[in-house]
Amino acid sequence: MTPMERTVFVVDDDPSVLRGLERLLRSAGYAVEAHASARAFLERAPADRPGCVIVDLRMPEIGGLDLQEELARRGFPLPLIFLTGHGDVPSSVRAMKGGALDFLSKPCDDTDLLAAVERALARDAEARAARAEKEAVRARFAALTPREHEVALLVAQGLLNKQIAAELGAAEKTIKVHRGRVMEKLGAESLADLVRLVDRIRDTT
Amino acid sequence: MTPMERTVFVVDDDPSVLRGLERLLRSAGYAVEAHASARAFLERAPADRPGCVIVDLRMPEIGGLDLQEELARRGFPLPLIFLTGHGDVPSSVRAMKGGALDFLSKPCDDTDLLAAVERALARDAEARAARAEKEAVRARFAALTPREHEVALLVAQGLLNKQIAAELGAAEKTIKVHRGRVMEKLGAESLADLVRLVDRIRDTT
DNA sequence: GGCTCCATAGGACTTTGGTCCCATGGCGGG
DNA sequence: CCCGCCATGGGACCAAAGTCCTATGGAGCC
Repeated sequence: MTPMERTVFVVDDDPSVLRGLERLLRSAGYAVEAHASARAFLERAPADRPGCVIVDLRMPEIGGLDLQEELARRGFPLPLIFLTGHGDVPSSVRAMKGGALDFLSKPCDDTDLLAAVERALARDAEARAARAEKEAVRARFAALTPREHEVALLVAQGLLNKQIAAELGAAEKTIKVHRGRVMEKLGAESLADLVRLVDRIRDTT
Repeated sequence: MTPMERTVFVVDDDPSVLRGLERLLRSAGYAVEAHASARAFLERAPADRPGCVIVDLRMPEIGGLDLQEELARRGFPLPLIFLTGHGDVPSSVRAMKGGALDFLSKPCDDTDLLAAVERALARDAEARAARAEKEAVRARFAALTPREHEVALLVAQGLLNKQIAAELGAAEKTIKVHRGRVMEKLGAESLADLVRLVDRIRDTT
């Protein structure tokens, strides 16, 4: 939530490009973390700092597209901006299909690059907010006991207490107790709230 | 809802390409509608038939990207597949950013094209189903009287009947009547149902 | 062996929600 | 001018949900 410094990760095997980008980005006020290879980047797992990644398409060993795939596999959330000297159409299409934010060709206008970075950071902030929100809901659900969890789901399905009782083989009274605790623990003030909370974790899980 | 025949619209200024594509697609079992220019395609507004569009990038007057923009402006929903002989990276990126489903280069493998068409049709079917669902909900809401509509929103916000009554300056009894009719007209069997229905129109509007 | 947490549940109410029947008054159309 | 729809609401209930207080029995923990 605190606006922890936004970091632009740069991955390029060409040292001069790397330094140039770093200089440009720093002078634009961003924190920069430069890596000379995808492997180096992957190893220093960028934890979960807010930011984005600028990645070269062609690199020895692990190329930009491979990196993109690997990051997707790991559930790594930062937006990717591809930057390449000899980009071809199929690569750019593959990158964009893979969710890349942009695909720029070197040499590229500093303004374009910085604009892309801003868009990427904005997208990251959005995605981050959405994730945080879902995580908060998830945390509240974690406070439920197994039974309460079951009851929460059935309540959100619109079942009556007596139906839930039948379903779970318990007395209606017991369901009322669980239900009351569910509302309390989830901080739901109304059934409408509960339904929305339940739906929100279901979408994510 | 009925699987009205899915149509592949082809827009290309090169007659031989146009004929070739038409033949290929027909032999693959698709209904095809070929147009020699973006303008021709736009004029015979393809109503709302299910399908997808294959469009050439470079065409005189209105190019593929222009067409994409115009279609977006009109809220035209079919997925676009770009097909081009001399595609460049910036164009492909722009197309993909604009929501294109794919961007293929001529000459391209028939298999690749047909696969892209299948994906496009699948995406269209999905989007179509989502739209139909939302439209159905919207239609049910249209059956509500103004007062019922207000009540529906407030109920979905989790307000008690008495709170709604205060809000609207009516007796609780009256709210109960409206509320009952709302549930009936919307076909909601429980408050949970109602909340979900209301949320669904709110997302769309 | 207490302690806490969980699940269970009864008793005794109160508050809400929902349903029937009935009634009034305005408004727009035939 | 009468009919239908809309909004309004009273009376009488019934059903469902929520709230206190109380209590039991098992599981896991220090």
